[in-house]
Amino acid sequence: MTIPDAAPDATPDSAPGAGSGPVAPTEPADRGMPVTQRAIERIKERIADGTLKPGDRLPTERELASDLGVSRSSMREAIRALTTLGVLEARHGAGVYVTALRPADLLETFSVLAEVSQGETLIEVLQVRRMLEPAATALAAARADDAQLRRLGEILNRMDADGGSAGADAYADTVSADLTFHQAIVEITGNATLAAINDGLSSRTFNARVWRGHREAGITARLREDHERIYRALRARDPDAARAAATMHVLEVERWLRADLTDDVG
Amino acid sequence: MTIPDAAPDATPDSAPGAGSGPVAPTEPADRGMPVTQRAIERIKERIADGTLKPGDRLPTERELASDLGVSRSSMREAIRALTTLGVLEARHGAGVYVTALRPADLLETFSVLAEVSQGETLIEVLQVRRMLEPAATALAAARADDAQLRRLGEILNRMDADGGSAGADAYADTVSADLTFHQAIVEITGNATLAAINDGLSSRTFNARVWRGHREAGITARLREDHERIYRALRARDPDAARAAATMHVLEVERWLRADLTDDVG
DNA sequence: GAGGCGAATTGGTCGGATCACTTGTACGCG
DNA sequence: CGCGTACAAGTGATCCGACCAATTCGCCTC
Repeated sequence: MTIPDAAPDATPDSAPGAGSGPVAPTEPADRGMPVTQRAIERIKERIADGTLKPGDRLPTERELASDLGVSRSSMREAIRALTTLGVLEARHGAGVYVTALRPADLLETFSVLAEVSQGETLIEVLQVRRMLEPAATALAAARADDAQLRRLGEILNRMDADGGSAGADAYADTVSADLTFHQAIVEITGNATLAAINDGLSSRTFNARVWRGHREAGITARLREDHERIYRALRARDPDAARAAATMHVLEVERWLRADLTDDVG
Repeated sequence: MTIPDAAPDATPDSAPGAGSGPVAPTEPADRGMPVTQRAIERIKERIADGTLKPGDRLPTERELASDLGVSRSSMREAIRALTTLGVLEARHGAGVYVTALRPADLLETFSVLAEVSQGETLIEVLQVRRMLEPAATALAAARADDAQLRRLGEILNRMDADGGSAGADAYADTVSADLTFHQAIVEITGNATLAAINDGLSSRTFNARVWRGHREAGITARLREDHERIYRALRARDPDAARAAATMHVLEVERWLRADLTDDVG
């Protein structure tokens, strides 16, 4: 280090064992890999092999940079990347920690799909939901307990209340309540991974775009009908009915979206 | 040397309108948001509202930093984050570009779930696959053309060939071929989003972990049977049979995984 | 006109300095 | 003694300026 100029011939890393510090030697697999990427891989390794466990605190950025033999700038980029992935969490002034590594943590990035996708991809997203939601709803019908059903009923009531008052806010509230309703159902399945994926596929942004321009009378009513049917099937603990009701609901949304896309494009 | 100390009292950003360059004014929504995060949001906005389209080239890092009023370091971290999300792509010496924004680009991050997850989450992942793969396989059965079926047959043959030679490499090859087989099926559905999600849920790492310790005789044979059944259903263009065969296959994998986890933990 | 050489462009890495937030500790007041 | 405040150390966040490395493109040569 110090004054890098002069004598570019004396390659400092010629011998792997000639390290002059706690710098980890470059492994063969790292050949040609950018420095920052290497740092990312190293941290992921430590997590995958159990050296770093959920909730653990990492060494300081300065230490990590020194350990891995990279500059602090590169180390910070690596941390930023892993933070974006939901693997690490940086707390200003406190340190960098490994997240709980729950599916919700790792799949938060999912929502960007709904944020930036357009046209055909939006329909594909709905096709996936058409596969997931019926199965999830059927599973929920078999597992729901009384408290969970009660909560669903309350959400439905709230949606009805909003439907009565016509206004700009009521629209946003309806979107929000619809989201909550479906999320609550998926949560009943007890599968956090499924819940996280479904969240990503049904983000607020996505729904807002699907429903833009579809506020004419009748939509709200039909929506409520769909939800009512799903709710009844869950109360009856009838998986088949629940599956069918969920399928119809997603199909309906897909129909609206297709109409919307046709209007926009052609 | 240098020491830029002096006069830390004169707050330079006292008045919002006193910008001395092309620096975009801080919007109300950015209050309290870290600088880098703000930069990330700005870029995402430009993509969401169409200012930046897939394939477009962004201004240089130095320009962007200047435009958004942040240092190049922070700008680079923002770009790193968006690169990690699969939204941007940096080419050394050439520039930063918006990716095609295809589902495969945006869902590449999905694989970290399979990389770092453990125990219960792995089972949850399989439960999701149990919802997706049957539906996908059924859809594929209805849509497959002759060329696609021929390709599937070739993959199956390759797996059979590997099964004959017992060796360490044959194991890796089988994992690889199994992956290819299922990916090929999902691709037949024509739904790129579905394919990307399934890829993430069935990553090489994941499969390798599921199968670790399950190499006893009979497994390979049973696997081949499963695949054979799925293949026959697809050839017969029988969605119901395809769905059932896929379901049984995933159930079988889930059974192995549960046994594996029980061995490890209890 | 084709091919190669070299400068300009642009992302990648580095090291240092400073700012801002958190945490733990010691001091002082009640 | 107990509690709260103030201070100080630790640590991430931001900024700056420089240099390295890959790419691009224009100019020159043949």
